[in-house]
Parts: sequence; structure tokens; C-alpha cells
Amino acid sequence: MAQIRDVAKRAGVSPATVSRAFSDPGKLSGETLERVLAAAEELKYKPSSLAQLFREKRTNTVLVMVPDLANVFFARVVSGIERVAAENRYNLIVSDTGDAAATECIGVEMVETYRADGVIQLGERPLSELHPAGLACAIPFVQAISADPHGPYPTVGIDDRQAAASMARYLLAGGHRQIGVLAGLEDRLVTQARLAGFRDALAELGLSLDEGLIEYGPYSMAGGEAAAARLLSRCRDLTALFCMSDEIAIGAIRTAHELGLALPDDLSISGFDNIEFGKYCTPP
Amino acid sequence: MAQIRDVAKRAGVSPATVSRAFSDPGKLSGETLERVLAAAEELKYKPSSLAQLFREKRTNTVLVMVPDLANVFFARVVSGIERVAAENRYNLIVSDTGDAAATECIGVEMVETYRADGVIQLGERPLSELHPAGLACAIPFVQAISADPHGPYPTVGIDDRQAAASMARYLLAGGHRQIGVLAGLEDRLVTQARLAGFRDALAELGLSLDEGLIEYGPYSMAGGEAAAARLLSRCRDLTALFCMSDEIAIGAIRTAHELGLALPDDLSISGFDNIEFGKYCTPP
DNA sequence: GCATTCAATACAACCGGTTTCATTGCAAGG
DNA sequence: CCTTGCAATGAAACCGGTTGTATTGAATGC
Repeated sequence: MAQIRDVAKRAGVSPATVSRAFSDPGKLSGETLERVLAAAEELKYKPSSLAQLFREKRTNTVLVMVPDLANVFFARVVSGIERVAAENRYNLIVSDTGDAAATECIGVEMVETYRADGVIQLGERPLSELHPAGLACAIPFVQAISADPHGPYPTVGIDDRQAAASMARYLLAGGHRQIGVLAGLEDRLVTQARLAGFRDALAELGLSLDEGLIEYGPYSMAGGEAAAARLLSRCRDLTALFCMSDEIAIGAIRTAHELGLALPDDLSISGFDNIEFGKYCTPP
Repeated sequence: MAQIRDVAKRAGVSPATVSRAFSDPGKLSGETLERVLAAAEELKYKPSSLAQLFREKRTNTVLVMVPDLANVFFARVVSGIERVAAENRYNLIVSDTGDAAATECIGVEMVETYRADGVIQLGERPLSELHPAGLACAIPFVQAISADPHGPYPTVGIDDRQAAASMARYLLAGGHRQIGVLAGLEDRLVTQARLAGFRDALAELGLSLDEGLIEYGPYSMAGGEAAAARLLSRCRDLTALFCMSDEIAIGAIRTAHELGLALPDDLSISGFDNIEFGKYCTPP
């Protein structure tokens, strides 16, 4: 690969001039600029990003930490992040953390070792758990999907509590009073926030949540299927299920079919996220 | 951030010794090594990856070009690539190309500008279309999913023809003779290979493919839904659908439901890829 | 005609590591 | 005692760009 010196020699100028020909063409006389660009073209010269970035101490790269890349929901989120990153000439390093603290710590460290300029965390673990002095070091860190919006760094997410309340109101307005909750993992912020929203909606009608109607489990189709099986075998008089994700809801639909329940006549099922599969379920 | 010189000064050694303490500890005397590591620890020294990589002229990074990141199938593929990359201490830069040649060209160029060590292409476009002298430049390039296995560089994929023949035989063995084909996009290698396999299976029974039973369309749920609608309104006596992906099949299932067809009694539907959602369809 | 100014370009330091080569000092062998 | 060899370490070059500073030369002003 041709280097800047080769181009400089060929154009009869110094490397500095070649560098400026690309970064600040206005500084050069028209004739010189032309000669340099011609030489660069002939030699098929392309500046080494590695050298440039090393000099600039930037990577033009953002690390995205995803708990599960294969998950449809996260795939769509990453896809959106990638689009905006590309529009801004940034690259995306994607890391499937498997929701493991150790992997996430390594990720945050990548900023310190100049492998990435910043981190987008899609997992639940906050910066404080991943880097003892992350905030003090001013590590660019944004947490999305499941984050505490009142924390000390930027977060992106929906208002889980409001959204959950809204979904619950819809079910309640439909006359449902025996609503089972297929919650996600119990220790997740999202889970707690959505549960709170559900309680809010109940409270508006003077009702309160029967803890026995809650079943926790992973945010996945398999998790929803299993949780629904446990819940439905325990509580036979439910008329609706409040599922904390569409994947859980899809799993619940499967279980309901297996139990011979007619949807939505015997049981109404609601979910979060609006994933594409939702439209292709039976019923949609 | 502390640099190697800081650590060297603190430990009373030269930068070279500090460098060796990390890359080749055996070369140092126990006492020196200990002093260096202690100094590094105290200063929280972490070598700059950017500087290291610049020196080595490597990035430890592979670029993955994906036609559509949000697509479940590709998401799972990327997830697998990421796992193996991580195991080998490689980073993954993911680029959603939208199947656009221009974006893919930029991707291949990233190798020349030292932004990535190599490229994994999940799209259909071969290296020859993306870089005039890609092969001559020895750009590390691997194409997966839909690639010509007889090309000049490594590819990874299934034997589409065999697989399609196998699926077709299954339908034929079930007694189906009026089998509609929901093909993917007509110009794709995968599509042609799977079509060939389907023909192979027919030929084994002395049958030939009625071109009128083929309906092309995008490899997506929406594509399958639309293609199925077109095909089923045209051909009313089909007993089975040979879908070239699970997503297409899922779309077809939706259409079949809308037409009031009982599955699999009125119509059998088969698909490729074994995506997770397949288990949660009705019928699974 | 000489000083001043400015545009155009060259020179050289620099980014932060790694690595080659040279140097030092000690131990073993003749 | 001197040579040889090896282990431990330091000095300096190097990776390929970018950028601050110096230099050159021509144009302008008095």
C-alpha cells in the first residue's frame, strides 16, 4: 500500500503538503493540489486510518454492549443505533455480553485503552458497577432500554411505568379483573417499573394487585411459555395476561393453545415492544 | 491516563522494560518484573490499544457486513460470529449495508485503510464486484450464507440445493403433488440453488416443475404474506407450500389463516432456517 | 530600492507503544 | 586470569500520519 511519503515524492512535495491536500485543500495552490491528487490517484493512496486515529487519539468507534444479540428486540435496537452511527461516520463495535458483568467491564475498559470512544450499554448494569471510577474518568457512557433515568449519566428509554399503566388500563377497560402478570426477571428495573405501572392502573379503580397472580421468568419466548404454564395451572380463572414483553406474550400464546384455550375469548394476552412477529401470531 | 513512560520512570526502568513486562514477562528478572507491575498497578496503567495496533498494523477487528441487522436470521448469524470472534480476542465492527453496493465497497476499503483486518460478507455480492483488485490485494474476505462455493475465496454456507431437495422430498413423500413455491428474490443465488434442489427432487419421481406455481418475493414475513396471497389466489388446488425461508413461511401461514385454510389439513407449509419463532407459530 | 506582509510550502517534532541492536555484568570454562 | 556466553536491560529507531514553526519568494507600500 502506498504511503504518504510515496505520494509526496511522486508529486515533488513534502508529506505535510499531501496531508493538507486531503484535510485542508484550500491551503494549497491550485496547481500543487492538482499534482498531489493526481499522484495519490495514480498510486491508489489511501491514508491509514490507524495512523490517523492514533494521532488524533480517537477511534471513531462506539461500543454497543448487548445482553443478547440474537434477540429480536435487541437486534432491532442495534440496527437503529447502527443507522445513526453510520450517518455520523462512526463505526459500531458490537459485543454480546450475555449479560455478564465481566464482559461488560472489559467493554468499558475499551474506552480507556482507546479501542472505542464511548459505550452504549443495552444491559441493565449501570456504569457504577462496571467501573469503579467511571464517572470520575468521564467515560462517555449511555445506557438504553433499562436504565435509571435519574442516574448521573444520559439514558434512553421509554417511561415503563406509564406504558405499563396504559396497557393495564386497556385490559381493565375491557372488563378484565382477573389479570395474570407474566413478569420478566424479578430483579430487573424494567420489571419493577412495569409492575408499578400495573399497580397504578389498578389503584385508579381502587383495586390492588394480588401477588399470587404474578409469575416471573426470562424475557424470552421460552420463558413466557414456561411462566404461562406455571401461572395458568395455578390460577384457572384468569381472563387476561399482562405480559412484560412481546416475546413472553408469544410464549404465552403457545401455552394457551396447548391448553386448548381460545384466544381472545377464553383469555386475552397483551405484550410490550411491538415486535414484528406479533403481527404473525395467531391471533395477531 | 498514565503512559508507559510514567510507569518506566516510577519503576526506575526504561519504557522497553515496561513493554516487555507485559508482552514477555519471562525476559525480565523477577525483581524487576515485580517493580514494574507494581508501578503499573499504582498508576492504573493500561497500554493504549490504539498505539499497539498502530505499531502492529493490525486492528484485531473484523468487519461484518449484514444486509439487514434487524432480521432475525442475520441477527442469529451475527451473534454466532460475535461469539467466535470474542473467543479469539477479536472485535466485530458490524455494518448494516442495506444490501447496497456502495456501502459494501466502503466496507471492503476499511481493510485497505487499516480499520479492519478482514471482512465477512453476509450479503450476496461477491468480492469481485466490491473491489476491482480485491483478490490481487489479498484482502481477507469470507462470504457466508449466500455465496458461490466455487469462487476464488473462502465461503461458508449450507448446501442449498441438497437441503431444498431434502425438504421437497419430504413433501413429496407426504403425497403432495401440487406444491407451490414461495421463492425469495429471483436474482439471488440462494433462490436459484434451492429451486434447483426442488427440481432435483421432482425429477427423481419423473415430475417437472410447473413455473406457474412459483411466486418470488423478498425474504421476509411481509414478503411471504404477500407472495402467498398472490399465489393462493392464482392456484386454488395447492396442497403444500415450499417456502424458501421460515420468515416467508410465517408470512404464508398468516395469509393461509386469513383465507380460512386449516393448517396442515388444507395446506402444508414448509420453510428453511429453523428460526426460533417457528416453534411459536400456529401450527408450530 | 528596501522593508513589510502574506501565501505556499518544507522541516521536524510528535502521538505511545514495540523491537532491534548494543551494552553491561556475572558465571562458567580453559 | 582471560575469554566466552548468556541473561538483563537501555538507547534509539520505527510505525504513518498531523501540525506547529520556520523558511522562501513574490507582491505591496512608502
